[in-house]
Amino acid sequence: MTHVQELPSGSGPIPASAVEILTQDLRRRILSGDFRPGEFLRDVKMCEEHSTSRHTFRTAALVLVTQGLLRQIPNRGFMLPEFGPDDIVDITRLRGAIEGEAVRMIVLTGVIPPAALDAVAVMRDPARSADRSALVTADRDFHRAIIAASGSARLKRTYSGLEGEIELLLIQRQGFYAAAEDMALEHERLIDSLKSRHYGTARDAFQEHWEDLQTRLLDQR
Amino acid sequence: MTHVQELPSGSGPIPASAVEILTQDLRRRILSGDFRPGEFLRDVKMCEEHSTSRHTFRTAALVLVTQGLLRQIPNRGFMLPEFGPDDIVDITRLRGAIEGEAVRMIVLTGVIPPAALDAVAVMRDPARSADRSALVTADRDFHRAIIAASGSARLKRTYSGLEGEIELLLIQRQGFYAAAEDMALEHERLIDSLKSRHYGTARDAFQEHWEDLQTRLLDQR
DNA sequence: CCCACAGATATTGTTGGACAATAAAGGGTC
DNA sequence: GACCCTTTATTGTCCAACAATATCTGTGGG
Repeated sequence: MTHVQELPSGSGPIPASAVEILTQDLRRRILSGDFRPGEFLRDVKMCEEHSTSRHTFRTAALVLVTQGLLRQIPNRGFMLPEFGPDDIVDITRLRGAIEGEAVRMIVLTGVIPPAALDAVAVMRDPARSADRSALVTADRDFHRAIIAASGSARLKRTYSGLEGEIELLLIQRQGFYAAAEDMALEHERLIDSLKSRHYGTARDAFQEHWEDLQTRLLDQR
Repeated sequence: MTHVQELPSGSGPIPASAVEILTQDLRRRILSGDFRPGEFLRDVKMCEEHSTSRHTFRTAALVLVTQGLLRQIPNRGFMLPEFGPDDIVDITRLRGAIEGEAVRMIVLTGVIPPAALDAVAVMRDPARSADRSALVTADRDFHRAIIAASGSARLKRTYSGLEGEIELLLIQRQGFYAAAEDMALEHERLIDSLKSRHYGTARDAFQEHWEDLQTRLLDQR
């Protein structure tokens, strides 16, 4: 079983490199709560579990460090970050800057991204919104669609890094939404604010949305 | 000369890892125009010139990829990016979002970062502003100070990534400022706008500043 | 002439094994 | 219990190797 690298037969559109694959895998594991905050990712263990060499693990981990999903402690290894109140307001601030710019573009062009509407539909549908993880996914898809609609590669790149941190935060502090219905309602309000095609209105609505999430996260524990 | 790793005796406050050192070195080389746009960084050559192993080079290069200073072409290696008009407006857009948020914080607190004033002083001083590279540095320091004043770790992190791309752009398209005096004048205007402690005023001033730079860059060639 | 196609050559991406340096864990003494 | 020494584990780095892919070269046909 040496050097045998199975290609993703019919699934993957991109035959990505081993480092990219591992980066994605680790990302998934981290965001699914496989590790506790403050836990170290021992590389021998990781290499066994993902059957890669220590070098590839190390490289992938470093990429995740640049995205804020891991922290490197010199001579101690790679650790899952623990978020404090400062991190929460900091993340909210950057998020506001990024998503605010995307909102500005959407208002300018007047095109509401269909994927955002789809995400709201999921929140509205009791059958699909029963699963909590489906809600998290829907929320992620909504905001990702907003960013994508900006048409800016760098905005997207920056947000995708931040997105990881946001999700990790939501994982570490669960129960951020009382009910699926509230979530749907709030996001419908955001859509409406975009339809107004008035930047001030939209910006205020989104601002309130972020700050709501922030206070909810801060109130927890 | 194997495994001998000279520690920075009295200079470095942080005995950084080899990857960090190499990342910084490569960054410097890239930003000093050592490589042409589109040029590939062959790893054997790089390893010789920096006397490191191929792994460390590869890891460092990948970090630079995440910062937009290099691009990885599968099975071709790491290439210096070539910026087109799209990239210029895209960079300007993200920059506006990031720096705009920092400006908002500064206006809120009312504290003008001293480092920004220092940078303007350099532009004003004919002796120091004679050297073109000193001007570039002063401009970088000015805007870096603005970001730092926001007090947000993530804003800083994001901007430092973007900063590299901006500098590289300035390297690839030189002569963006007609004279040092114009530069000083424009930045003094920015300082004044901050002193007004009115977000709309400051935001407009900065917005104009970025857009000026954008059009100057776009007009070139 | 130049296009295509074969082999030779170079370069990348990944792996395994090795080792120094540092941190963490025992273990004994006072 | 606090301190020092030894042992162990883990990290960070290097070297050497190899498969896969890309590039170069030369040769023959149209």
